[in-house]
Amino acid sequence: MAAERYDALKREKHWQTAWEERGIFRAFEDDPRPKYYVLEMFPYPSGRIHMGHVRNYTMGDVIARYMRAKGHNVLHPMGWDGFGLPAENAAIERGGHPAKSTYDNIAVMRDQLKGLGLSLDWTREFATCDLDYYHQQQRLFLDLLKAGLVDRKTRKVNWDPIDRTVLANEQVIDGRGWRSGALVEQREQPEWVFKITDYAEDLLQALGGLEHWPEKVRLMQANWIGRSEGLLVRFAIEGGAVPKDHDLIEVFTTRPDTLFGASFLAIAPDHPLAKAIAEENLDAAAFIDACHHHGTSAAALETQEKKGLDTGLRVLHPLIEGAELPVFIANFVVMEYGTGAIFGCPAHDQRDLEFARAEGLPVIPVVLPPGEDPKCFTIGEEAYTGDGTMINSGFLDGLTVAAAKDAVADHLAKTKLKGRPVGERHTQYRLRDWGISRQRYWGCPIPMIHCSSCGIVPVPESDLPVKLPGDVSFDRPGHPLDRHPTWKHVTCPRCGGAATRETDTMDTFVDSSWYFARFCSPKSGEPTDLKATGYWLPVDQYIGGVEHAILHLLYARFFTRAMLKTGHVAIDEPFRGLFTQGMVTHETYKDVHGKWLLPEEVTRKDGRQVHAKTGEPVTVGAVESMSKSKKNVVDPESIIGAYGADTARWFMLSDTPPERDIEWSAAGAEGAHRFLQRVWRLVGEAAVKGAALSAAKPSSFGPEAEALRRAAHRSVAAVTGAIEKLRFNTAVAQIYELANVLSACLQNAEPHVQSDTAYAVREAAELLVRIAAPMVPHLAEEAWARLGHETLIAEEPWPAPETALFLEETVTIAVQVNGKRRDELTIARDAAKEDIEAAALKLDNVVRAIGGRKIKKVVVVPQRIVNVVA
RNA sequence: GCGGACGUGGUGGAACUGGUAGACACACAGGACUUAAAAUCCUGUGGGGGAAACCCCGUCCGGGUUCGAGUCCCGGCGUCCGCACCA
Repeated sequence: MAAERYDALKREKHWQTAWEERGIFRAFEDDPRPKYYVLEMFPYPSGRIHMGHVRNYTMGDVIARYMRAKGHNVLHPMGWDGFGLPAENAAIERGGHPAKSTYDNIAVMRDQLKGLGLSLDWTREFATCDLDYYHQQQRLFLDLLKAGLVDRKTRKVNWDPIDRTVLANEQVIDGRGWRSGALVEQREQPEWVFKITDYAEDLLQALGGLEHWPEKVRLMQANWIGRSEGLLVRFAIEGGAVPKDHDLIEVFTTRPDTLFGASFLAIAPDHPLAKAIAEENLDAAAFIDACHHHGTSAAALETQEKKGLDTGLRVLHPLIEGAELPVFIANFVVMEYGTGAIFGCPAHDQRDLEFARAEGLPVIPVVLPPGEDPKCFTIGEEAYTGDGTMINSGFLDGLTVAAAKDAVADHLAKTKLKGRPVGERHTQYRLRDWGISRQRYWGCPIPMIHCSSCGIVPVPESDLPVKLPGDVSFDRPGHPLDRHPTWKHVTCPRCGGAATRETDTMDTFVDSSWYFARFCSPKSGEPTDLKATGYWLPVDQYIGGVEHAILHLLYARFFTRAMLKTGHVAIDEPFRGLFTQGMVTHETYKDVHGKWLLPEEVTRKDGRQVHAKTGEPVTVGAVESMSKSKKNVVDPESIIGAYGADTARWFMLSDTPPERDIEWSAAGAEGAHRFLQRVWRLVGEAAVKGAALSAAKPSSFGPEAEALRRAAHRSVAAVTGAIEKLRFNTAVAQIYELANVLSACLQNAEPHVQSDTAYAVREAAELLVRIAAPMVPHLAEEAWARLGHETLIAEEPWPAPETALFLEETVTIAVQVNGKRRDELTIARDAAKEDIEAAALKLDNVVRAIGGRKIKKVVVVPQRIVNVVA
């Protein structure tokens, strides 16, 4: 049979046009079907799509197409995370304007995505850098401001004195600016923050309700929020030269039970008290300065020795009459957590112990581990952090750790210091407020105005949008908005006097914190349309990289709550279902000179990898995530150009579970393509050998036809279940199996025979095409047409398996002797236990294995197994 | 250090709530078709023994529960991920 090859390149374009002309992926709210919102994390317009996008968007598309076939009204939109640093850096390095490069990139990537045949509603497309989008975002900002969710806080930032700009942490390399190489200074700078900490408890608690999120992500978020319960303790400063306005030190502790073992207090170098001391005390000033100059990288902190400076101040021990504790400034105490001050109990905290040993401070054990003798228990190099019984602790002696915590809290709550309780129960969170200020041009301007007489005032809503000026230059250091000749100069909306605009723009995480809501009504004159969001939200299935497990998802959860509070949505959790897919990896290659090589520069010769041009040997390195620096990248466009989009899609879904990293290989891509060609041939054969489209279903089927039908319907059921669970790799395997069965059947079939087999062949081919359609939609359309249909498969309902076929009359079960499989038995599926047992014991292999021993017991699990214990 | 996940052939991976381990694919080998190649199709493929029937071993290692463990429990080892002087 002259089977022509399927010309993916030509036909894919054709079907994409057909879908577009029919507008079948457009979503409308007035639809009686149940809604389903599938969303993949939208891309940053970097210029070209990469394999990670292909994987992400293919998965989302399978779900979208499947749910559509299942009778849902599906919303599947796409847009662009348009603002951000790379576009601005490109403008600085190569000239041009971020807006131009961004929109150029979007145009290219839109075409590339369209080439993948994704079932997207492109009429809803927008970019976050569109004036309309950031206009609405400025309105949201003002509403959040009114609702008390915006604050101004002083933050330490990385300041590059040469580029005169603030650097992100990842732009600081070894303490120097990534571009200028200048030593980065820590600067305190007022910044705009969103008060995410107001929702710390809610964001933590609500994680429990996110059943369709990966446990891993919920855990990461919980750890990030970092709730811990403890006690706030106020120590009165008594001895030493006490600076003005500092007569007590507040400390947060989770171990109030160890208070009797305290031997010092330590405050952070950035603690206000430390600063006050430094003004008088040169040693303290020098010490603090040294702390600032020590690297803040994780590695530097890791190896840093615990050092402190005795301030000479003394505080009163709140529980021991007359006892005093020295106050140190210590390098291991951070200002960012708790109160920036601790009390040190060396016996039961490793850090405190190391510090105490270095400073020669007493180490008094107060918790006795179970089974230890209080008379000889001492602390060596390791602090004891476990549970036990209180000792050396006055009224706490004999209590458990938990009881002692309560006893101290109760006691100190009643003790007063300057009219306030000495101890207060307190819940501390690691989560900090979300700083959204960026000293950058290419972002959403923060709509505020600084007036010398009125202070900071919001831009009136009627004056919005605050539009980014187009005429800016990037050829000089500094902030383009700040040095623009006219842009920032305005009149104060309150007093009419001269004032200046806020030149900070918003963190791009703000842009991505509500885009999913904007997709519901992308053209609305309001940020959101309550009717539209009420219909579509929450997102039923959100898919993206695990690298966004914490920040993006936490910010979006917060922002949704903020939008609820300000009346812009009616829900608090934006994403009902979340799936985090793995990365795309590839082997790495180096040539004889140790230079990285692109996969396309490497070829196989005599079973070895060699350089395609020179023939020189190539070193094959580790399989790693695709990255430009290691050159182990494959451009999706080259794959689509060579094999078509369906091949790339099929590969991405095959073999590897979607949450794991997938290794791209040329051989695998060829394999995927071969299979699609095979499906095309099978369908061609089935169109000839199978029954006519109009053929009636025979009233009965012979064994061969019955077996094919059973296999086909089993595959339908299995693929349905697999897609529902997002286990695309097993869905693919099921489709392979059905193709194998159909293929074997076609070998024996005669052309144009109107028989039960012919009917089963057509049915199996059609089912094969229909269940493969969400994954390889173009090929499926082509095959559907080849089978004589005039409809679009994209508009066909999902097939329902005939489950009655699964109930075979006989079943085959394994027969074990002493737990080892010895034979198998085919028997009526409803056979009685006794009959199964009798039949099993007659099997030759079973008799031999028993070897004349006495049968102690026979376990019979009908339809599953027989185990003879002898 | 804390928290979590994982460990199955040469490779990616299947195996639902404990019930025939290795589905399906990749790779490899042999064969058919062909003047030849490509493409396609067929066969084989965890290790060992055997002509075969079949037997022994086998899911990181060591124990345990059970008629039966890749799956459950305890103890190790290894790999990966997240967080980290968090008081």
